[in-house]
Amino acid sequence: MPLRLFNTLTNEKQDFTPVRPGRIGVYVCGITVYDLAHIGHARMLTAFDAAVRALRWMGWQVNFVRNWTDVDDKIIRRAGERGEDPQQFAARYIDECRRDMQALNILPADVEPKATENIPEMIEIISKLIERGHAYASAGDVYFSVRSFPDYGKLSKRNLDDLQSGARVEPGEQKHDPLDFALWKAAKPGEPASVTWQSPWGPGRPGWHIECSAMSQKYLGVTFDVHGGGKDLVFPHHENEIAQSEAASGQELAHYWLHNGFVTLDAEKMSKSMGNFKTIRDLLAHWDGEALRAFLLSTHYRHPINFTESAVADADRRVEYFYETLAKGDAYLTQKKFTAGEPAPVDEHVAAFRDAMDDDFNTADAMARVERLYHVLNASIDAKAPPAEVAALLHTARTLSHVLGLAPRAPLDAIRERRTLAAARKGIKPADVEQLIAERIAARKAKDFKTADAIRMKLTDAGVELRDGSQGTDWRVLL
RNA sequence: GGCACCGUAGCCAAGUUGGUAAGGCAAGGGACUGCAAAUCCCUCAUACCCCGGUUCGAAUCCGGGCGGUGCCUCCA
Repeated sequence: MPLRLFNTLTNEKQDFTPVRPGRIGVYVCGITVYDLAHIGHARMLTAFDAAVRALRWMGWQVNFVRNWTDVDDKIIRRAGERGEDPQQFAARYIDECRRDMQALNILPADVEPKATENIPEMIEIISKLIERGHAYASAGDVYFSVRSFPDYGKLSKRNLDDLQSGARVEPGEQKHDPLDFALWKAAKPGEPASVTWQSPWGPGRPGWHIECSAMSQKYLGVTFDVHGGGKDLVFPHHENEIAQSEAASGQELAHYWLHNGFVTLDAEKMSKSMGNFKTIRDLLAHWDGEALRAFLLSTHYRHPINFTESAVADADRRVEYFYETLAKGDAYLTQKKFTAGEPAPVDEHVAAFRDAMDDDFNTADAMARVERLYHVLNASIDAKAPPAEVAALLHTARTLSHVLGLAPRAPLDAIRERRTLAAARKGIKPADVEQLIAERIAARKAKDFKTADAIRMKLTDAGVELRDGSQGTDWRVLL
């Protein structure tokens, strides 16, 4: 089955045809760094991280660009409120965001350009737009002339007359037409020198949209394959990007436009004005990063996903199940002294997984198929299947999990770390648990099952679950 | 008002270039266990918001409703 992508431009799923055979250029609009990243950012990052991992695994040579927007009105204002330099302020939040990304197992992009490092490229495009009659300078600002670009609205399916009524002119703007948008903003009195650049139109800084046009062209070429971002960027950001880039070059900007849906809370979009947004950092205080990742992948990227405690708890159980099964498989092979090299993956499961990912990166379906593989693996171990067979299933399970960015850790380490963190969150002291387990083992040896069961009950009430096995008694923290 | 998206079992969620409803959680039964847990096996939607239409055949296409969400202003 060929790779198929749902394209916002055409509003349908299409077979993917690359600009250059075997290669895919992907540009994703990254984060404007003026605060800690929230779960909505996490979804965008996770969705495209999974997509890129899948493309590479399928054999495509991917060039993945994800930018940082580090100059913007909000950055300047927030930094000003704290008496901090905007550039340093932005840099700090990039670092914070990278910490969150690590917890979610998001790989770095091949190129992570910053807007502030690509100002000359932006000036070049703006100059070209002025030359071609698509833009005009006005009192130190430069605006894109929307009505000069006949295709305007093709991505967001809007026509200019509908937009006209909603368009606004901010105080101080010098637009010829309310629909026009800023390519370059003149420096205002009191703005720090670190966010002011010289230009043919005087000192100032870029408008929001032009950065992506400049950076995508610089790293991926005039026309590239896939452009992604959150659904809320369709209009006006991506519409404006298309207008600028295509008016300047006369070529199509990107062939496929992919947009991820929102994360909702109580079935409503998170927004700062409603005070119902959750930062990744907040959530990591309560949940394992991998559980959050699994939760975010459990719904197709294009659909809305509703954040609930029970949904994340479900995802956490899946992660636990993956690691438990991998650990069980490893133990089985060790016990059987199986030492052959890396086995071939099991085609049937690989094909099922690939079909799901080929279908517009259907991670929800892909996860279901991986989970089925884990069931088969578990069952084969329980049935004491030949080690070579178990090894092949185990290897396949690992490989496919890794494509989703799940189960990257050594299973026993992960299980221990997850338990330690879960215990800390619940205020459970491992030493106390171990002490009670020792007492219970003594009681069981003495056949004093009444005492043993009382200890089990006590621990259950404290949120600890016991597992008696041939190797002794292990424990887990209940969710 | 304009433009999009969504509505599948108690809950979450695949399936929408038509062909007879994945998976998970929960629930019930069983194996295993001193009892449990974990794991495995089995059961669990004559049915896909409603009403029409096209078709041999529709959750999937078309028309009309109803309900929900988003964008149209900075936003992943």
